[in-house]
Amino acid sequence: MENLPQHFDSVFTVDCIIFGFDEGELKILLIERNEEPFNGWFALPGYFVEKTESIESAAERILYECTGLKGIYMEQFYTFGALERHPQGRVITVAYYAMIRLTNQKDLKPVTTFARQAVWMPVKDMPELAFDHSRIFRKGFEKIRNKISYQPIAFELLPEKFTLTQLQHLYEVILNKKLDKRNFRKKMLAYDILKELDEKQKGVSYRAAKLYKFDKRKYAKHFNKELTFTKE
Amino acid sequence: MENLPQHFDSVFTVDCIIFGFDEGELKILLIERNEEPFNGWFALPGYFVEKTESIESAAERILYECTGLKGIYMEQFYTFGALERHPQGRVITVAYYAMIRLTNQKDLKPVTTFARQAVWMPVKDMPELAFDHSRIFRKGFEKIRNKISYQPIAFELLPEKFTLTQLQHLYEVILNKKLDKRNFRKKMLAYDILKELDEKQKGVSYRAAKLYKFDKRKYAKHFNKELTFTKE
DNA sequence: TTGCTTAGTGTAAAAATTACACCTTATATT
DNA sequence: AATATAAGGTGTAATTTTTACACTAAGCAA
Repeated sequence: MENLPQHFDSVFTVDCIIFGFDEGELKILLIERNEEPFNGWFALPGYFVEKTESIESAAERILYECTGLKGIYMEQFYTFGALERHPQGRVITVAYYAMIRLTNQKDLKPVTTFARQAVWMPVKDMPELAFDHSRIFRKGFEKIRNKISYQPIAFELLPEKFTLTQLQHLYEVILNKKLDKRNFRKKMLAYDILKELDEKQKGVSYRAAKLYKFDKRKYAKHFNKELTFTKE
Repeated sequence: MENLPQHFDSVFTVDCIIFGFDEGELKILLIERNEEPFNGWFALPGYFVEKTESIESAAERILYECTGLKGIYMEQFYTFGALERHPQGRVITVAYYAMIRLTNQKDLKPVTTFARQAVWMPVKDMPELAFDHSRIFRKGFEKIRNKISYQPIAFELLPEKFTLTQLQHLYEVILNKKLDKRNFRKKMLAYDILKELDEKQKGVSYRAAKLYKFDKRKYAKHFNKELTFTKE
């Protein structure tokens, strides 16, 4: 049997959009590039995929190298391959996104030289990014905004225990619109995927709200899925 | 400025799921392979992407080479890159789908040697396909089934003029369930994207039904989109 | 005690979805 | 011409889902 035709080989990469929610703001992870082209520009965490790894594991490895974050499950959403997206030739990139809980993951340490640093950037302050990463980001953001309207996937962004008001704020930030408090609660509780705890919010100077937890088992029942982020 | 790091190069391909609707059946285009591996097996139309073309244009070119069909707009839906999907090494494939009108496109002539022939295969008779193409097909089919439930995208499959019953049959075949005639019509007409013609079905041995046309302009208004298949 | 701030709650109207059955019309058959 | 056949075409009531909307309760701070 012949070998694969090597002359077709193309350069390809993965790029990751990692969402976080902190201080009431939606943020994403960016790296400051330390390589030409676009040296010094902000970019999505991403790099070249090796020949010997699957795309998924490449995404996980590269995210770790860029930021020090480990074991983040990401969902693929689109593959970009326009001729002009890289100044030195056609580079195909497979884009992933994930939502993560920021608690204890705020300190980012790149384990590589191609990223000078990694930062949490509020979505509302996003600068122009290297390559076509701004476009990739817009497409990914649209995707989760769309997805969240028919599937409650946002729990990954909150601390383990959260109040309904926190959850509502998160939705409002992602959907970019105000929601009605009573209707939001009614709907959310109707999903029956939250577990009400015997515990209250602490350290607030007003009436403390009940805390809730996301209940994976109930979620799986309702949506016929194991996890918030679905495997292929 | 340095060049792109060539040692990362990967082999990659596109594969296409082309849906057609004929004789009340949903069909897809398959080719019979004329190359190792999987010589003689059925496979999705697909081949290697050149270094100098975008993925989209590669998809269009390759579909033409496999089948003789030209100018089909396809929508990308997923990229597969598991290590074991090709026996000779990691091959990444970007998968696309499209729905096309079968009228006058039933004769397929491959313009290449890697496909022995192209055929319209009823979805219900699908054989096991080469590589992981069966899995790719299942994922693509699920995608359109899902999409059609919230966006009327199936008109591309019908002849230009069609009856509501034909449209309903198509929906039933894709969704794999019976629909209520009155409710289906009510909903379809409520979308306000069909144009009722002053013309009736011909050559039937029973009462002829009114013919309708898909109205692109109205569709664009309602869904804020130019076409049935959406550009990125 | 009072004031401040957020928590928490219900109901009515409107809209969308579902369930359901019969008469009409064109053709083919006798 | 009459009849049989087969699909076309239509409306309404019940149910469910979604929306709009405002006040009292609780906890903390001064």
